[in-house]
Amino acid sequence: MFEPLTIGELARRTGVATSALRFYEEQGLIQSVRTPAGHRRFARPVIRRVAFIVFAQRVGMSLQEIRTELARLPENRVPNQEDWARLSRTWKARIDERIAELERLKDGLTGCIGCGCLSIERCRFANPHDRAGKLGPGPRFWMGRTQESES
Amino acid sequence: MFEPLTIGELARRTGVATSALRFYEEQGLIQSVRTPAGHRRFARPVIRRVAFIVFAQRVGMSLQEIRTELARLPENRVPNQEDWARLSRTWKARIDERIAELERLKDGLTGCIGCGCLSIERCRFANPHDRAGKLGPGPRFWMGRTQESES
DNA sequence: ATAGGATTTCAAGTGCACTTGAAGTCAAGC
DNA sequence: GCTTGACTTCAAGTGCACTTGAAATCCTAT
Repeated sequence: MFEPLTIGELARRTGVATSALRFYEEQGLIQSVRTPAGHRRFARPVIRRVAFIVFAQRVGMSLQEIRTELARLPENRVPNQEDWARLSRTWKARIDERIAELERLKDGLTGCIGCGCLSIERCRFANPHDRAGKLGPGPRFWMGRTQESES
Repeated sequence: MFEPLTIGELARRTGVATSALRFYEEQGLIQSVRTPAGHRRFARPVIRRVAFIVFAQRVGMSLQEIRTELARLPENRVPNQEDWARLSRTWKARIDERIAELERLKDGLTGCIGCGCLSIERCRFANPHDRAGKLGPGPRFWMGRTQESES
C-alpha cells in the first residue's frame, strides 16, 4: 500500500506550515490517523485537499466556505478525478464572479472616482448587488457593504 | 464656501461607519479639522478619498498599501480630476494583475487539482511568481507563498 | 546510550481592520 | 431647563487564520 505521510512530509509537499496543517485538522478541513505513539499520519489524497485549500484561499474564500465546499466530496471513499473536477467546476464559476466584480470595480474607478461627479451613495460599482456577507468586525474583504452606515 | 461635513454626514455619504472613519484618520488615511468644541469637520473632497479606500479594499489592498497610494495625491491643494485619474490608472493596472492571477488559478484548478497528476510542490499556478508579501502570522490572502514550509 | 530532530498538546500571541463600551461633552428642540 | 442625539477619547474586544513557545515524548542515527 501507499505510505501515509507524516505532518512534516505533508508540509514539505504542500508548502503549508505544520502549524497550519494542525489548525486545518482542528477545523475539520483535513483528517489524519494516529500512530500508536500519537503521531499524525496523513493519507496521500490529503495533499490534494490541502492544495485545494490553498487555491481557494487565494481566490478569497474563508476557511468556513472551503470547509462547506470540501464537505461535498465523498466521505466513504477516496475522491477520484471526477469528484475533484466537479468541485473545480463550481469554483471556476466563483472565480469568474470575482473577475466580473473586479471588472466592475475597474469601471467604477473611472465612473465614481476618476470622474468629477462622485456619488458614492448610489454607486452601483462600489456595491454591485449587495452580496449577503458577514458584517460586523474583522476584515470585510470582498464582502458586500450594505446599508450599515449607522441609523 | 462649501460646508464641511460632520463625521456622521461623512458616514452617511460614504456608507462607512463613524468608527471606521475615526480609525482611518488615526491611520493617516484621511484628515479633518476640529471645531472649537473638538468635533471633526471633514472637507468635501474627503468623500472621494473614502470612496477610493472602499474601492481599493475591495480590490484586495491593505490599508497600508492604500495609504502609500493616497500619499501620491497632492497635499497642498484639493486633488483634481486629473490627479484622481492618474491614481485610477495605476489601480486599473493592479486590478488587471489580480484578474490575471485569478485566470491562472482557474487554469491551475484544472491543471493541479482537477487532473490526476497533482504536484503542488512545483506548481506554477499556486505560486505564480512569488510576489514578495508579508509572511508570518495573520491572513495571507493574495500573498505569494514562498518557501516558508519549514526547513 | 545518547544526541538531535520531529512530533505532541496547550495556551497565548500576532496582524489586520475594525467595533464596542464607558464616561463624558456638545448642540438642538421642546 | 431638560432630554435627546451626535460627538469626543480611550481601552478593550472581535474574527480570522494562523504562529509561537513551553514542556514533554518519540524516532533515528551514530
